Amino acid sequence: MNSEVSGKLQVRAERKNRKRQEKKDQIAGSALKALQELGYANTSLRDIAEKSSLSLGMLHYYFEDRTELILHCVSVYKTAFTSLLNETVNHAHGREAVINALAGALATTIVEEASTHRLWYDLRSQALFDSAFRPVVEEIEETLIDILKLAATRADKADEIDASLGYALIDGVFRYQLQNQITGTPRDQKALAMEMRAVLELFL
Amino acid sequence: MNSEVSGKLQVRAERKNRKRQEKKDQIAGSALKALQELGYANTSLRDIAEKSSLSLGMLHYYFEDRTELILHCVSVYKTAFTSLLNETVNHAHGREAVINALAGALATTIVEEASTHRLWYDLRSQALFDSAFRPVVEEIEETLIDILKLAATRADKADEIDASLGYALIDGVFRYQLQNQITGTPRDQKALAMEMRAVLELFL
DNA sequence: ATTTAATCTGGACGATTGTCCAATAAAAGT
DNA sequence: ACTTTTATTGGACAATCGTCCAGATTAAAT
Repeated sequence: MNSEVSGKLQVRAERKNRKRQEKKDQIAGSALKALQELGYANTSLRDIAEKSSLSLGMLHYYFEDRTELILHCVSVYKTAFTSLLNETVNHAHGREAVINALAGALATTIVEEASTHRLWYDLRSQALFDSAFRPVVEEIEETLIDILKLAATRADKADEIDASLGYALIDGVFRYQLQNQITGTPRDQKALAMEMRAVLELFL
Repeated sequence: MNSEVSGKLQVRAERKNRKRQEKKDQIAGSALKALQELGYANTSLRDIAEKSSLSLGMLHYYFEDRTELILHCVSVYKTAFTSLLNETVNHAHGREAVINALAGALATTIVEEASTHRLWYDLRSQALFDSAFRPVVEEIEETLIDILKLAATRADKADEIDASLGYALIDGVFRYQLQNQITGTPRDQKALAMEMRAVLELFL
């Protein structure tokens, strides 16, 4: 009986935590929109509260401080982006298909979610100064490197590849494309995909 | 005689401007040190003033506002870095030498001037949000692309290269190396140079 | 030597920041 | 129905921010 009671309490506590966690995710999702627009340096908690129709106190109720909130935002970004890439790679068979699918997905996300990615680059730069951001940045990059390894496997690549180096190269091009998309002359998805395909063929 | 007088005045005004310009450069050089440590988002004018032993009013006397000061800092960075690379490339003859010299110089500057470069990446990310930073970022990247073209020429590269794409790839690796140097396990100059050499051989 | 201009100081200013809390409303548990 | 816990509000708070300026100091010009 004692175990039944403690079991009830446990279930209750878990449900409470899950609810709270979902609310945190939802808030982070809203906050993401404000951060995407203004960037890390110029987004205050009031900006986030306004653009999310939340009170300032709410943010503090769910998040210890500004840093924790922003870190949670990065996690939300990570989940969405890496699972997109993972599915893309997992649904392609053979070298040609993997390269095309990956290049296509990267090009599409540049066109459609440009301002989400620019926030990623902003926060990744922050991590160079603030160690609080480093674990989450490292985790995301490790996941991306793993995806690249997976891509190599599914592309029937025989010998091992230097996935870290590959990530660095691809990221360089991805970022440059993103920058041109935002600050320069935007190109259509097809052109971006073609360029990315050429880069991917160096590795896969 | 009238022209003599106006000539004198002109000389005087020019000397004044030159002096002021030199002072601005000197201040920007000091400010660079503060910015390198704390990053764009977390460096206040007071931080800069303290670390440079300057009064707050001085900064305002020479620079309209915070943005102008920081932009001037980027210019100082640009001059130093691009002229280093330019000389490096210009003193090398033939493909092997150009690749070795460039890879070596990039690796050395990562080891020795890591925190200067991380500020560059910080401000370049800022440019994705704040258009005030875009012209100077664009100018620097154009210069770097030109240096890559020059390197191709001096490496006796027959056919034209896509220097923009090459820049993106090299930058990706350079940034990744820098990040590992700062937030991960630092490597020695030789290891960095070797990796960079492999990347450069893809293009030159 | 005197006037004019440039340089520099130290601090004031209003605005904005992150953080926190007392009070209220809503939900959950009994 | 009542109590307890959770959620939410709106604003207070001290700290910090960029900007600006009156006045002192120094250099330049006459």
